[in-house]
Amino acid sequence: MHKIVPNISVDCVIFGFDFKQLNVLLVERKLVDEKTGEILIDDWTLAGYHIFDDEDFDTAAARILKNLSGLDNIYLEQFYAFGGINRIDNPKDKIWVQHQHEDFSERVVTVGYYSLIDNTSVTLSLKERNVKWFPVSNLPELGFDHQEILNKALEKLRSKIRSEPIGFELLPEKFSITHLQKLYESILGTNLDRRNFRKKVLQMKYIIPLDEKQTGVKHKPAQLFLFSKDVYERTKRERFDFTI
Amino acid sequence: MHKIVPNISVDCVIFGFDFKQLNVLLVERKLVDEKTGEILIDDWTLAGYHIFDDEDFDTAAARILKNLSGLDNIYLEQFYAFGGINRIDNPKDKIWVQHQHEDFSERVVTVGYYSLIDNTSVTLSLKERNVKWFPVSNLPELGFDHQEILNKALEKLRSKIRSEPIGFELLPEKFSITHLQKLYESILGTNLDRRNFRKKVLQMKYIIPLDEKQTGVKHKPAQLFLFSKDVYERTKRERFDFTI
DNA sequence: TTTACAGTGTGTAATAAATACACACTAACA
DNA sequence: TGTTAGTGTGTATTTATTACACACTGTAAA
Repeated sequence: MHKIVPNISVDCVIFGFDFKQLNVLLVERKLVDEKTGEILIDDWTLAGYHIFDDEDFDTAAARILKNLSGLDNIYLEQFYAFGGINRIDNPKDKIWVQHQHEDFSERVVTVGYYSLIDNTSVTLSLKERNVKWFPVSNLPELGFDHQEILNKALEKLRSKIRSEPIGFELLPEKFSITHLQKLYESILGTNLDRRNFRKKVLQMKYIIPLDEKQTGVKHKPAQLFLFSKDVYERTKRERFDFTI
Repeated sequence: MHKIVPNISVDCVIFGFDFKQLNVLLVERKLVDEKTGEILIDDWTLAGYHIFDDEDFDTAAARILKNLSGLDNIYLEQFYAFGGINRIDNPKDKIWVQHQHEDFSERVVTVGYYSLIDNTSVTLSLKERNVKWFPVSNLPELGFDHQEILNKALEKLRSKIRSEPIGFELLPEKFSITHLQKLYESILGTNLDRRNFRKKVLQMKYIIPLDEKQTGVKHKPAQLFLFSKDVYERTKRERFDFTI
């Protein structure tokens, strides 16, 4: 059986995109006093858990993601480790940890991962805990230091997406240029010119036009495209700049 | 007294620049069998140590750096955490850990920091261990997984220096444009055109020309410049791109 | 005092990329 | 058949990037 490493955990910032905004998947942390019925805690946290003694960080992150979403083979990127000595000093956090029958005398450090998934194609396998997507622009109260972790994840994602083609992980396999543009706009928090964006994107050889159009929309359907990781890998040596 | 956290450490990749190449500070790991005189281990490692239970990662990294170099207030950036389950599985590593009277039954995870210092102005406070600068292009054999850690540090440094003005941390306060160019060339592994580099750099308002020249050189002395973090912070909102 | 040396400092033309901007088209639906 | 919502397209201007060669200056050695 796996043995838990008591002072090391992994937390996953799970980003999703629904063609409108960037979202984060959060887990509800609710605790009601059994006698009085008083609500002791009611807030949200990132998905996270201790690592096992026989797994490395990447494996732990993949496990946590799989447990929550049922998904395998998802883009995961380690972005920062958090080791503040007062990480769980908040009274609510102490109550929660105690209730989980865990030891909070020792500081727990956590390694942060963000993952990118297309949240239009995911049905959450809700288990005993309540799990929900929230737009990053409108988050609920977060437990532990998870707001700080989320902020850092966003910062790193913003920086990474400017120089590497990871945005496609948030889109379905076939997407329109407008989808891609919306994605960049919501991650970077900017507005981009549609014609200039198209011009830039269409000269990237690894964004491959399909003979296929959107369906189910009540307006002129857009042409669909594919991202070819393969072509990207082959051509990136020549020159790469994803600055937008 | 500080209590050591047995399964968590911090390793520092200390980069320095001597106007010619990028260097890394390494610590010799030498162990001789007292009876036979046989050399059991003779290689090099990064500077690293366990964290204490009352310090966070940043503090631990600063402490390690201070112990080794005597320097305070040095640029330090956390770049990655390493948690492979076989991190110290190599026989040499086991012998070493055992000799240090530490426990190697448990996996030790480490948080990597890189620091940037001007190695022309540092005299190393050699203590009981041998400490030496090595050019990154010509490294000795490294213990543990420190080659992997160093590679990652370099990769992150290369990426970061393209978008943030951290290179100045590796130069003395007053530097010439050629120094700056050599620095970029040795970190990025490229050759840059001197005239174009000057043109680009001189239009950055936060690189401030001084009424001062190099001394002690046997050729025409170059004009010296200053990096103003202040001006940079004030103007970066307007536009920033350090791509070279 | 002259010369060799090593590295500094400078300009321009050509190409490529970024920006700003407006209108006609198409499918779906009422 | 008209309305709606979003698609698809081109050009001129400005800005950045690239490629490239020669005269100058201070030091040191002859």
